[in-house]
Amino acid sequence: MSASRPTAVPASIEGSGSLRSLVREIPAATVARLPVYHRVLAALEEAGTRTISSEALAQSCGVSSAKLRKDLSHLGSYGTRGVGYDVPFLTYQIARELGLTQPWGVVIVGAGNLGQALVSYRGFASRGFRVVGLLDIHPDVIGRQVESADSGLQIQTLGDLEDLVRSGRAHIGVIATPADAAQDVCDRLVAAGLRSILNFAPAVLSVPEDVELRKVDLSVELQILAFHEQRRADDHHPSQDPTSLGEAINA
Amino acid sequence: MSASRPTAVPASIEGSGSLRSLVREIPAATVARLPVYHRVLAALEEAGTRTISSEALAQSCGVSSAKLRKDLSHLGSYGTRGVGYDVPFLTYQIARELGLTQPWGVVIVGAGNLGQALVSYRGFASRGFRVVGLLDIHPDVIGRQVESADSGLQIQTLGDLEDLVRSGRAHIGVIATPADAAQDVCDRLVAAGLRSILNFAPAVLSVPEDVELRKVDLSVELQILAFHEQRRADDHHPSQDPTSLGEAINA
DNA sequence: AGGGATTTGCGAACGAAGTCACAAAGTTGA
DNA sequence: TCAACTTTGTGACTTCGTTCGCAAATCCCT
Repeated sequence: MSASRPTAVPASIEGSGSLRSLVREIPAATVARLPVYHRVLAALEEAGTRTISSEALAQSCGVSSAKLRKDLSHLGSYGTRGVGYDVPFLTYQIARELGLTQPWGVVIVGAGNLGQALVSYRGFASRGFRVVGLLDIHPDVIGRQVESADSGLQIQTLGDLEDLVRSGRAHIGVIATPADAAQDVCDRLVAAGLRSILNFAPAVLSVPEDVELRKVDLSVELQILAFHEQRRADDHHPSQDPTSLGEAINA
Repeated sequence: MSASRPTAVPASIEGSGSLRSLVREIPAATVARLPVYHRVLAALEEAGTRTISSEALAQSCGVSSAKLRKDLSHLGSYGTRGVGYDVPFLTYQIARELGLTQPWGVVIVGAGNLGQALVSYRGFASRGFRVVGLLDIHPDVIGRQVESADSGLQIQTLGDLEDLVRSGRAHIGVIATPADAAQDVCDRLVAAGLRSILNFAPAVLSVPEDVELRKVDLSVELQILAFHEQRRADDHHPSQDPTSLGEAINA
């Protein structure tokens, strides 16, 4: 494990000067799985496991071992043939890649049921995330104290957003408002300077292309489940309902 | 669209007799977008829009028009060339495909902050989903009343699960417990007969292959955002930190 | 009725992600 | 030291998903 990197690395080593040009691009699908690998590895490390094979780790992560190895190969050659991966070392490498070696401040907008549940969510603070603000516009909730995972937290006005971002305390914005307020809030988060946003509102949001927007949509997930649940029902009790039969045939 | 289907379709047309063999398979990626299309269309219908082009609808849904048209083409030829799509008709077709024309009962396990927030979540009940049970094992919360989106709801014991499923009231299970309880709860949901499960716990769960398991993982989403946030930081202030530089080069 | 303007449906080309399978690199034990 | 065994890293292939581009269908205007 020294000069053995035949991987596709951009030609110039000191070329454009930026580290980015040197660091290989990691496929989005891989990035989405790294957090799971990290979580499982951290638990293994906690339990005192020193070494693990791709096969065993893959099992614990619910993926195939080939996929796991290919994913890890995008980060570098961190395994040892015939042995497997060093658990603490790999855990650290993934943490570093994900940016978990430094703490990130999260500001949550919307102090309704969801917003408050998020604040008190364990595992939020667990991996280096800290809620640095819970904002709302509703005047009569401003100032109310909310139980946080670490300390407590007081609901602030949305006007405090700019300060949180400019002072470098907030890095990630979370939208936990009703759908109709989501785009406005999103625009304010972007205007305040945030470039990473997580949206819980059931709304399609648009952002400038340099902003990373992700969404968590409960009702979408339920509807996907409903789709499969219905298909199962159709399979087991094929409906003779003329509507669906007719439409399925002629269309 | 009658004999013009070069797609991979099981050989037998009247083969197994099931409608399923006739109904085209819908790609998973398409299914995942249908709920968004449906939501936007429902809003358009509400607003009185009669007809819409793929271009305009795609814009509102945040996808490309080509993707939208291909997605819709998997359901059938529901558009009119030179005109666009009939909003109420298309809304209904998607609703039917997703199984939203019938109500689905949802049972939530775990009455902590998240579980309770889910119960009172608007938009839960909005698209034909109804929370029919909120279960927990913790003895001192059993019986407590919780504000629901529609009526109220009393926290029940996990033991009431089997009854909810067998009586046909519950179709979808939601896991809102801490990570360490998730697999046990999941096993009980499956044993009780549920085949559609949504997991909010930060844990990798394993289920029989005929069970549809989906997950919503807040900390994974945050970590993906952190990854991008960090890359941005690297790009703008290329670190000369010997640690990361050294590891990036030799590994 | 006919020509020009729209807009769908979809084949074909492309690209991203996942799987397979095996050489290379390492370990272990005699 | 060497042979048998283990396990990674990765090229080749397959599958899935997206984009492109255009013929076919429909509308609208004259």
